Amino acid sequence: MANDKKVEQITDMEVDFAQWFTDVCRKAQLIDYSSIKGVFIYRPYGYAIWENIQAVLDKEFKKQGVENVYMPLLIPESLLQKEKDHVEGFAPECAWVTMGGVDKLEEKYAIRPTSETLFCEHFANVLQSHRDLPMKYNQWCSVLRWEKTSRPFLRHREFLWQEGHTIHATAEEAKEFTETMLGVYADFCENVLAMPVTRGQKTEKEKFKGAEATYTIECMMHDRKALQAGTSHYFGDGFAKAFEIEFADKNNQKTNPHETSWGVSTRLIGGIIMTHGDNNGLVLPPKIAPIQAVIIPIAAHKGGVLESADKLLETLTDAGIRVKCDTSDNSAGWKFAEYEMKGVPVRIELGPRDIEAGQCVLVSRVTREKKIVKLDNIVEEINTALSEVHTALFEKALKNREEHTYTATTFEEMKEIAATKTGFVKTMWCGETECEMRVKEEAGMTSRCIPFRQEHLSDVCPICGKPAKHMIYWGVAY
RNA sequence: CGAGAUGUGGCUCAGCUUGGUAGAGCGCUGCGUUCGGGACGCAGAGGCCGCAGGUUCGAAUCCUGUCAUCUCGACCA
Repeated sequence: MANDKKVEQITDMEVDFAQWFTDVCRKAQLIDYSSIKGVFIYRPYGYAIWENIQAVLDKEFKKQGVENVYMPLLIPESLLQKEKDHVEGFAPECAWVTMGGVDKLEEKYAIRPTSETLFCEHFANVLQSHRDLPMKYNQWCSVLRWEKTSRPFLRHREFLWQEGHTIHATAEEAKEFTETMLGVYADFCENVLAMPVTRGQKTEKEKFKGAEATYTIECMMHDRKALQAGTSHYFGDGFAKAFEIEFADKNNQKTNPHETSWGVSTRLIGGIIMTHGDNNGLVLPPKIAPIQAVIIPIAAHKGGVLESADKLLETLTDAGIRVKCDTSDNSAGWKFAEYEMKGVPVRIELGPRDIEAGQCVLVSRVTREKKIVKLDNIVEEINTALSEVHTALFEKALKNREEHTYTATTFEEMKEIAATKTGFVKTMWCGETECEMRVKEEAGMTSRCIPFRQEHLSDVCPICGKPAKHMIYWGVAY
């Protein structure tokens, strides 16, 4: 009974995972399509998730001494072109503003695909002395990239994100900060979103255009495909030189600072959906769920039920729990299914029998088991239930990742695994892009990252047989 | 950007082959009865048939183009 499918509108994930994902996005009212391809409408419930993500992350950034700023939407073509690798990476997918009113512009402006160039120009203008360093800036904004294919949350043309940009006096400090921010993302994913991450470095082939090093957190989705959930880049002084960012060091010598940038986007929401969701719909990690608990009054027409529900709503709200009471005249069963589809972590049923007994019924979105609890210590009960949901989600996701991470020591083995299974495949690697290309062509996998936590699997690269430099993760990515 | 599929009330779809007054179920609105896993009755509202051309006396239906969605590739957070 407890495992029966209750929401008929949603395609089973085993039948068609992509369709399941689209169904959840729409039926849970997270997103709607606009009239332009790849440009989506974040509906209130979907946007509320983003607001909660923002609230937590913003606080973490500020703990690291980061200040928020806002940069322009438009980038002059000449500015975008100052750093060679960067423009090669982004120019092909820029949208351009060419008209100002009815007049053609002298120079066209790109709608920002990312704002490194704007930050660099600004840093060059405001930086003078080593005493000004470090500068740690972040902006919450949207960016535009003219993607050829699009999917809700996973690949938008316009998407919401934050981009942090910092400059430091030394390479060491910048490198350290790059890693610090990756750690902030990793901890956020695991402790707030209940998504286990693999931390590591991107290969030369996969790194950000213009960066010296790109660090990443990689997550495994329920369908065992990989999702890059966040990146942190170390730029060295390449951008600083290209944009002539200089400061007077302690010896009054002109010096280029070292730079970082780091970002996460609304793609995280796609990750949440595909990591935790099930055939009844969305399952939201409690810490960012817009509604953490929903009260369903049973037989609301009977005396005292609505009053008791109101009182419970007040108690929980006062305790800082995001709670909603659904007093609509839909049937109780309808409401159960509705809030399960919307991924509300905990449901509270409150009917005449409960009120008489001074209790209510708690139902976890994960186990869907009913538990009778006393109303006296309801706040504690709800907080416990929420924390249990978080733990259960994390454990489930971790188990999925562990059960679908494979080890290979020969290229034949890699190809065999890739042909029969989906998941992470860890192997040794010589470090050559050529071998990466062969894996792509012959096994259909791309490198996900060189994990910080290295293991020694063998001495040689299974692709070319040359001495191995690192252990690396491969997978099929979103 | 290449290959394929699909666009008909809010949703799921029928109607198209063989051109002739736009349909169903769900949802929505009102009233009443219900209420511990998607309740029921009665009454009602709602459709430039994605968009633009063309063929025709007449187009949801045939033709061309275009836009969007989905799937698979290539590209990318």
